[in-house]
Amino acid sequence: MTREAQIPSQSLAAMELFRGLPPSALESAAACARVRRLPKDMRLFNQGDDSVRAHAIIEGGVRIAQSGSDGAQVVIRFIGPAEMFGTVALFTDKRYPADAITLAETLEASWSEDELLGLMARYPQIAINVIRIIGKRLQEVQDRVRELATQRAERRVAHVVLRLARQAGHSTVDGTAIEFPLRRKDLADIAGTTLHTASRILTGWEKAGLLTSHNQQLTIRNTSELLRIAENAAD
Amino acid sequence: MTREAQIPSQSLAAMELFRGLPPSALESAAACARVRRLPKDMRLFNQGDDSVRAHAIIEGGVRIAQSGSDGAQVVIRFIGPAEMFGTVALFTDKRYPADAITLAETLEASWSEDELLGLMARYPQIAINVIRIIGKRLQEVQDRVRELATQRAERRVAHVVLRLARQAGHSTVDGTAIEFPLRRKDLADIAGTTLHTASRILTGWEKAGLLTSHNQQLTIRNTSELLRIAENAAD
DNA sequence: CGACGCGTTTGCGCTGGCGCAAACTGCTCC
DNA sequence: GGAGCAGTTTGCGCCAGCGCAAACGCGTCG
Repeated sequence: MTREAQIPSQSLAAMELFRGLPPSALESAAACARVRRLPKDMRLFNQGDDSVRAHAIIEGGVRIAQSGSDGAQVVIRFIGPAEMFGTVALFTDKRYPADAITLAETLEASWSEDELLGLMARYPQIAINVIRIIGKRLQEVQDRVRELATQRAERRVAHVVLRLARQAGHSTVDGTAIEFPLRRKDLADIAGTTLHTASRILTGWEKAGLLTSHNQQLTIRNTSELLRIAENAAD
Repeated sequence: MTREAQIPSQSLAAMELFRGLPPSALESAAACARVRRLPKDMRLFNQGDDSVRAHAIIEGGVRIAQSGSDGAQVVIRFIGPAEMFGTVALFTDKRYPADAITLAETLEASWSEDELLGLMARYPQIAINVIRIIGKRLQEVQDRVRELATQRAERRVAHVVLRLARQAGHSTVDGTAIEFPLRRKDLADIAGTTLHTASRILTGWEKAGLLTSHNQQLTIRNTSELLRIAENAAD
């Protein structure tokens, strides 16, 4: 496990974190990146850990989950290819605010604090990119707050499914398939409901032909109807 | 109204946005700031507006609220003295993601996009500060997501009240008073419940002597008991 | 191939708190 | 000082969805 891999300089170009940078910058970043191939279900870090590196996904994905002082847990988000994560901690209290666990076999790159700050000093655009990425996530999380506060469980689950499809969807003959394995529990934790309610809702949709679900593999067959459920203000 | 005011160079020093900067930087920032004194209940900007400046509060406060495509509304946060807001939009789609309305008479400073970017170019620490501030808010919003998803209304309201006390609390003989006027509706919108439920809970606490509430002015008398309500995992 | 275990489905009862509606309080402005 | 209004309190009925519990696939491993 966690064996080192070769540096994929140009796969960094796809990442929003390095957008707008000259090739030389990408090479510098690639040169000091630590790249690892990780097995499924591996914990990259735990909430409260204080080592802190900046991470990014090249292939595969991770689940970012947060738990409170009581045991309660929510999934903050899923990170897919070309997305960064764990970076905010560098600038606040140097402690990861959540757990990160691989959803499948994953290729991950990471940088130490010194390396990232060095890169940012040489290429200030990276700092701007971080602000943009974090800002976008802030808005997304705020949208989730509004949804949790004002919408019914079914609408929230619809939003979650559509958001995941947009983020990690993959077109197939049957419809839009979501790349990584998704348990009902994950869906529930991200939509802010219980495993049971999520299961009932999904089963309902499956019977109505809106989507299929087999072996933690979701495929959306009728996006527009799901959209209607997600957006319909009535009910 | 909205008359110009004198530049308060050293009041910028208290702001996290300008932390770690040399006095010359503060003077530059003060020099290009637009400072205005605003009446109560004035809208600084609306969700979707695309002018976009970076704002900060010197005295007073604003309520940042977001509404969805349906009419539903939540209060994102209250901004008090020395806090910045509306800055993220500069780096994303140049549109304010929410409304901002003054809670009381307020002294506000703001910078145009060019001015802020210019300051950031000369003093990169400002960019780092922005990342730290936004990162902290991201964590706070994520905490709210967890609370909304897993906790009962009473615990959430307790958290909100304590958070506000920490953010804008002011010690008096009677206890900790919250500076700006707080309607039950605001409390409800921030805690993700209804005006009615929030009212019932507050009235209950007032009867139990945990706090007093008069004329939208909250004073906390028994912080530790509120903390117990907020943290107690049971129930 | 049978047993174990993880994830899922489904039934049933209970309740927190939402929705509606009406009365009340205390400023503010004429 | 009294009319009007913004904000608040309170009663009552109802239902979404949580909690508990049990059964059911389906893949995995000895």
